[in-house]
Amino acid sequence: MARAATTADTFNAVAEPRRREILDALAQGERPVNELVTLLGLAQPHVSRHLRVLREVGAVVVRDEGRQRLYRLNPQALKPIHDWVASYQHLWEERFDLLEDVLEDLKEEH
Amino acid sequence: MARAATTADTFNAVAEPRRREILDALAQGERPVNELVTLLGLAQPHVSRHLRVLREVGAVVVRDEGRQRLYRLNPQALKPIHDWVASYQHLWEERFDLLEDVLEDLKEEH
DNA sequence: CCAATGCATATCCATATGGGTATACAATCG
DNA sequence: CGATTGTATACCCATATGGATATGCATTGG
Repeated sequence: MARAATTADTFNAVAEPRRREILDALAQGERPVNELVTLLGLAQPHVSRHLRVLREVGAVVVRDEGRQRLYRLNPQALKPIHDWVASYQHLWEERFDLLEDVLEDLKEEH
Repeated sequence: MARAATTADTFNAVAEPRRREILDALAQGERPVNELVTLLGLAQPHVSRHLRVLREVGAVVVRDEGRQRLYRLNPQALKPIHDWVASYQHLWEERFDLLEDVLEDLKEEH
């Protein structure tokens, strides 16, 4: 078995830096493919394929507008990732918690 | 060029579900490889290799204890992921913000 | 109606993957 | 010291990748 498909889930889709760039660009608002091509400095077919991956995991949605295709971000798709990392957040912030505890103890001693 | 190495960064390392399982297990505390093997139901060599990937991106640290190797989580490594998704959080929560605005407007009208 | 524009898809290629299995190495036990 | 336990590494394989490039298709403009 090879590595899981990039379209397997948002985690895989977003592991690719270019795709994160695309999402970052779309965070500003809806954009046609051509604009993303210019922004990323990638060949158009590549951008189209990255967009396809993002579409398949639901991270973006398309809308036809004449001969253009406008892509829009679907932020909800990122929520699972957020939920997962968020459960670790207290761990890397623990030091501050510990510091607070120490300060609390010091206060009580006086 | 093929897909980026899983050891390229934490995003890639964590795209693999088994590796997320490993991190989840380590969130409970330090564990020897064998324990992870049992927990994940994977072959030992696979677990060792997943651990290696996680080590290379700094998501875990090892400590030798006799003939065991105790792995420990390094939560800091997940911060970049958190920071990235967090910047999108307001977007999927926007609906609530909008709702609040509407409610605010209604209040002011009365 | 034909040309041009905007995208998507199809190939070709080198590469890294994750699973399977065998094996090497280190530490401990008797 | 030899056997056992706990891990890491070495291979073999099928698969999907991302980049490159060519091409197909639809919409619009002259």
